[in-house]
This record gives sequence, structure tokens and C-alpha cells, in this order.
Amino acid sequence: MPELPEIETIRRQLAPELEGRRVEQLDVLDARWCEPAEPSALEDAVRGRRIERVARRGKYLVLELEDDIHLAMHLRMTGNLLLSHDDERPHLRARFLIEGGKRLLFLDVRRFGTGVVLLGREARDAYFDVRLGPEPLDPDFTAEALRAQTRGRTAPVKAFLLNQERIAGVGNIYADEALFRAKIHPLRPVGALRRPQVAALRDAVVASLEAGIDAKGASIDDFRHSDGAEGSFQDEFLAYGREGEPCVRCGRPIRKIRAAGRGTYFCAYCQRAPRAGKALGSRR
DNA sequence: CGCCCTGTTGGGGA
DNA sequence: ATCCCCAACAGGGC
Repeated sequence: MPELPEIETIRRQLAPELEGRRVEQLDVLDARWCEPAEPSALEDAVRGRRIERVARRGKYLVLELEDDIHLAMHLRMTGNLLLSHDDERPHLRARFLIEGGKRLLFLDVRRFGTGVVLLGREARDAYFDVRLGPEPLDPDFTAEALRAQTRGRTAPVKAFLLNQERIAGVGNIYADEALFRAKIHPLRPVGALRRPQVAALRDAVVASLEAGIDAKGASIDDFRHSDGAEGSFQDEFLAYGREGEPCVRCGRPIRKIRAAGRGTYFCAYCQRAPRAGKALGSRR
């Protein structure tokens, strides 16, 4: 379930545990994790260096190490980070030995997750700049900024939200959640949204993400929570994964379609279908 | 038991 | 820009 809120939750839990401590050693157990780089390249770059900050950019968790070395990790679909005293776990892909004895374990059943070392601030910024748009929780993510970004675009609004180059960190679940809250049909051309709808969408994106962060998430600490103890975020969502169940606003059944290649849940009544023949605000 | 489909992501090719 | 497939695996429906 790693979208922006889950990564941010992990970051907040990890920061006080890791910041200021050294990485005594890194073991990359699956070479695919860091392709096309060699595991030894990551292990050598990280070994012995102090973690100055645990940061997040979009869905990436970033260990900012001394000497301006950055390790950006992406959990993809099933990746997970666990703070543990154990050296072995099922689906272990990479293991950090942290000064003081704890281990930071990167677990990933499907092995889609990645780790990349970025040498220098410029390299780090360049890496993110070509992949990620603005952070939705930054103060400058305003309705006007979003409007400027959407104008003239014909992509379905859901595809726009999922595109990390447009907005960083919004995934399939929070995209549906935001559209439901803003009462916007997922297939509406994003450029056709009126000013008030753009404003509603901005607010809904921010509110959905913040709600996700506030929701009690799974702890990454071995001691407070053991393995499968994941909070059921599912219950927090208003439409996602609830095909056929009644819309919380109008009671009509939630529908499922495919949008931008992903399963998409919405209320066909609350979120009006795009009007044919009016793709981009006919006027103006 | 086997087969088929789906999936919290993102990159690549047509 | 857009659709489709792929990565590797688990779980559910039939």
C-alpha cells in the first residue's frame, strides 16, 4: 500500500531511529534491487556513513548520508521497511546494519522495489526533477498552480493524477479518493475542469493525503507491532475497493471501471460523466 | 489441483 | 499522448 501517505508515515517513524546513526554495513541480497548498478557499488557508497536525514520525495524514501550521498528507495507495490533485530526475514532484499545494533530490512514479495545511490545534491535533484512533479503537501501546491498545470491538457483527470511527473506521490487509491471527494468523474478531461472544480480537486487531493497520513499506519518497529499487523486503511476509503457497495453520500452502488489502465472505483451519480462533445471548455 | 484474473508501481515499446 | 505488456508473486474465484 505504499503511496505518499504510507511512505511519509514510514519516514516519520524511521527518522528518530536513524538520524545521527551510522550505517555500519549494507547487504544487497538481490542484485535486481539496484539494477543496473552493482550491489557492491551501493554497499561501498553507504558503508560507514552517518545518516543525516530521512527524507521523502513523492513515493521515494531517501536516506541522506554524510558526504552528500543519497540513497533513494522505492517500495513499488509490495515493498516494506522494517526496523528489526533479526538478520533474516522472508522476501528480504536488502539489509542495513545500523549503528547501535538494529537492522533496517527492505522486504519485498514481488521484487519490484528499487534502491539507487545518487552522488551529490545535483545528481539527486536531477534524478527527481525528471520523474516527479510538485509535492502536493507543499504550500505552493495551490489551486492556481494546479490550474496552470492542467490547462490545455486532454488526459483524463485520473491519468493526470497518477502521472508522477504532474504531481508527486498520488497513486491509484488516493486518486480515486480525491476524485470521489471532489465529485469529479475519473474520465473527465482534466483541462475541461472549471476553476471551482480545480480548486475542489486540489483541496480533495490534499485532504485525502493528510487523512491517509493521520490514519494509524502499520508500525515499522518490530517491537511495537509484529509482522502482519497492518492497519486496515481499506476501511478509511469512501469508494476504493467497494464495488457494488452503497455510496456513502447517495447510497447508489459504487461502480468499477478501468481508467489509465488501473481499476477505478467511483459513484456514477455523485461523479458525473463527462459530457460528450465538450472535451475542452468550448469557450475561452 | 489447475487455470485465469487481478493488483498499492513504473518503464518501455508500438 | 495512449494503450498494452512486462517485471515476480500471492490470493481469490471457478
